[in-house]
Amino acid sequence: MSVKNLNVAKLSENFYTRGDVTEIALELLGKYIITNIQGVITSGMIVETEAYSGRNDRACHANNGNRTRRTEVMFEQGGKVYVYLCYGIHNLFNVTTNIEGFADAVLIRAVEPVEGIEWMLERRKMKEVKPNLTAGPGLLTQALGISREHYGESLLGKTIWLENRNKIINKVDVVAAKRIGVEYAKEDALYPWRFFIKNNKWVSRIKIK
DNA sequence: CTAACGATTCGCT
DNA sequence: GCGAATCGTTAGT
Repeated sequence: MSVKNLNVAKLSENFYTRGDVTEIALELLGKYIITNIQGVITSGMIVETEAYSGRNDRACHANNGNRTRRTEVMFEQGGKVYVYLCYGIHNLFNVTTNIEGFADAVLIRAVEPVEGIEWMLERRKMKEVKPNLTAGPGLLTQALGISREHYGESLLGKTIWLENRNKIINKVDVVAAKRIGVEYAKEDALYPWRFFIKNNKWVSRIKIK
């Protein structure tokens, strides 16, 4: 048995194929995302997520069977990478969940930098470590080197994956709030499906309107 | 083919 | 706090 890996486990298929996307979004807090982009390894601890349901959720791109080239991957079995371009500028990273035909996903909104911080600084063209390195959905993808090239890849592979490193997040330190920037979803925008770690400085700064 | 619109971020005030 | 940036996706002609 490898001692070094005793407390580290890549999240497996049965983590992603479960049916309760809000529960998964909550459980992803404190998990780690690791990328190996052409041999460059960077990682971060997830501190903010949002759940999107393929059924009865007008905020979800794949809502109620809206199957298009962009949303196709969400209809596959969970455990895949869904990256899309937002506002013509930013790549947003989601992990797909649920079984084939059920198009659920979790948007990763913020991570706390862990490994490869020098590479993250370079990718973000920054000189010092501060929250806008990775505290936002369009920022962490830059820092971790994730883009639409990775659309559809398996999270069980060797490029992008998640790990459980036995970090415990106490439920009392988690906040559930409504999701950001989805007002077009009408009443569905009010669901408390955004989860973040209370008082964590790596949670995204949200725009006040 | 055309046009409207983002699951956001940054710089300037 | 406010508005610009910027382009793929989508739905409609």
